Amino acid sequence: MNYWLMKTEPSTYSWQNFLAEPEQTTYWEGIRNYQARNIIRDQIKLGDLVFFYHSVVKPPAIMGIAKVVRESYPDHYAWDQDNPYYDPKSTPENPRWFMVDIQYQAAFESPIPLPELKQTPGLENMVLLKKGSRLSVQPVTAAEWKIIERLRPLVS
DNA sequence: GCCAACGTTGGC
DNA sequence: GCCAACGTTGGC
Repeated sequence: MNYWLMKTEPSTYSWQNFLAEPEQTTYWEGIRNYQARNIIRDQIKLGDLVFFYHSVVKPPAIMGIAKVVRESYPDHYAWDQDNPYYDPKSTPENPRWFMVDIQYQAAFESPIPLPELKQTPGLENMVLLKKGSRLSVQPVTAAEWKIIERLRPLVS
């Protein structure tokens, strides 16, 4: 099993939105970056775990944990002219963008803010903390995952 | 609001 | 294939 971190701007789609979904499950549409696309398409597998991260807000923070419940399939929003994620270069015959489905797994008792992650020993090489890193779907090592998970009690 | 870092586009 | 210009991300 592998571990990931996915960023979202809560003004667009928040942890609270996620919890309110039917069966607390959502598709992760709108990835329009090739590096992130390759991870979504090729690497994320059923049962993998994901940190759900709020970006742009103050402070940015990891909110909780989700589980991958469906592996990659074409992001059909790319085919919808009226959708902000529309991309004419993606077609049903030759899809360019992909998404996965994730389901709520557990919440941290309180969000883990970015400054705390920066101060936590063992996370120095985390992709999230690398200068200039803006990958919105990124790998987390098993060691990093374990360290972060121990920072807070989980509630489910 | 600023701006550094990064990604993409398009002319050549 | 190069690279300047432009657009976006995202922390501060």
